[in-house]
Amino acid sequence: MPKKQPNAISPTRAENYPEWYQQVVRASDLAETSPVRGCMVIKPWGYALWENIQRVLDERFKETGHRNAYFPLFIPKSFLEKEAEHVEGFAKECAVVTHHRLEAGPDGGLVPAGELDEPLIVRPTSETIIGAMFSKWVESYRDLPLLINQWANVVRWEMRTRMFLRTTEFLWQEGHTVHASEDEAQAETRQMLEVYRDFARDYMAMPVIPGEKSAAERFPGAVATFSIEAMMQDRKALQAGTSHFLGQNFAKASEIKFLTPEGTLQHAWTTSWGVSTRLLGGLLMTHSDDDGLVLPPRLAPAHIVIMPMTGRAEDPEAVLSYCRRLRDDLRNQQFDGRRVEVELDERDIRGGEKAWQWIKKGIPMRLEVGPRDMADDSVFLGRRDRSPKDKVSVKRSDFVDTVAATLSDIQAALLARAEAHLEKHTRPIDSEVDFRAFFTPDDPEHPEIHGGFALSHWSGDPAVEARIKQELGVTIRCLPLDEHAPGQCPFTGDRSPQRVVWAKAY
RNA sequence: CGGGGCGUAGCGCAGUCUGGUAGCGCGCACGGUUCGGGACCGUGAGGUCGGAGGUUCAAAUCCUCUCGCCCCGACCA
Repeated sequence: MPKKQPNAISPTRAENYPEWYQQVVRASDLAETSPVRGCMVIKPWGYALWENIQRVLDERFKETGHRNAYFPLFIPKSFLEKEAEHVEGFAKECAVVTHHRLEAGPDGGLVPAGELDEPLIVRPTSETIIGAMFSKWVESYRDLPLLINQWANVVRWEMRTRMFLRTTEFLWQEGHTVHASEDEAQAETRQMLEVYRDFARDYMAMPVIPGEKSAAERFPGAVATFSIEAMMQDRKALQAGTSHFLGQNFAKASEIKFLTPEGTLQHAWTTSWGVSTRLLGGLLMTHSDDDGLVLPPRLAPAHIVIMPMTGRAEDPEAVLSYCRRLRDDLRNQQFDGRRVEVELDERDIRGGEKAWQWIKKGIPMRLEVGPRDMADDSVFLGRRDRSPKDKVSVKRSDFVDTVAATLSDIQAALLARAEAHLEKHTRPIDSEVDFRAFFTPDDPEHPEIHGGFALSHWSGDPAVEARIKQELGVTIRCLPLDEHAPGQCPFTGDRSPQRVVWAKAY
């Protein structure tokens, strides 16, 4: 390993984006691969990040009237078969439990015994099992709306997996609601999409485009699927959250019926919506740089690390106690409604090595505190949204007084940078020639980062969508909610109701 | 399932073609010198070479079978 690298992560984003991603996951200590195919281990730093996401979203769900519950991991196969499109959509990626016991086999190993009468599916999503329960819980219009959320793990047996972005098992929340009217269910679907949009922007500092999915990208069994789409630094789209209007499809499949005030028996209207640990992958690819992870302060597991510089100090203990008092004073400050979280890193390793570890982990602020600073009653501050070399001396009292403001400033800077990136690489395109050029790299052998979001008209013809996907690997990410101007489809010349977002996607 | 590649120390790899005592870098432990930007020197611990069978005086290396993983494709709300 060279003595000095220009940056902490190799390769850089420009050199090899997918490999850079893997290296950041590793260097930041968020997660690592496990002995189980396609499944990852989320390490404490990554899990703390997920816990912060959970905490904030859970508050939003409760504010909007939802309550948490928990449903079984296993779903009887027959349940999944109830909704035709749903089966079609998920069957190929289901893990199936067929036995309930192991016995010693002829070769000394264990072999499955005790075959189940009916196989159990490990939930890929819970519409059917939750629907079965909801059918018992809903009898009258007085039972509605029913607003439930669960935090859980799900399993989807994907062919190819990528840390956080597509793993066999992942953590998520799934909201499931039942309503007495179509309008109310539609409103719920849109409300939760808004919750996700606001969360992504205000907490993750990740700007997103909310919109409806085309029929080809719709959730199996849904009447309408909405999503928030974010642009990663390689300009590919990441679907960061979905909200589905299920119409009466699942209510009919699960017999969720209620008596109206007029005494008639009606099928209810349902919704479901979710975000997953995929958000961590989105967070990483939105902000991180060639030195590793960059965390927005509102979600960072810790805001500040204090690194005592005791190496050449005449009185190391004095430096340490100065640092401990600083830590305590900082912890008495509030940021974003919670205590400022401080790590005091007293490990006996070299300062440079220590600093780089924290840079790679993405902590928003680093404080180096040694005898010089102590004598001057100041701290030496580095911010993760700036260059590792860009460090300044700040009076201790000023730093403590303004720590919350500084964290807000970092949060805002990250959002501004991400918004600028999204804006820069989103453009209206009105001809097929321009469209193809936009999505074609200069060097096809070693494609450079190119393209982005193309805002083009589309008549609604699924054949066009399929052809473009086939030819360019580009798909319609969503029909943005704020696009209304009609125009002409650049592929067919047909009339188009609105511009849609085209992009290569994760 | 089709095409390609790889399994050797915790991680990353060389050694395999041409059989002959198991190697390197990082990491780890200890000692010393260091320490405000990724330290250096020395010493040391750590390996059934994915597994089974075969050829041979001798197999990480050759042969047969097998297991697993990765990449490309198909697939993917």
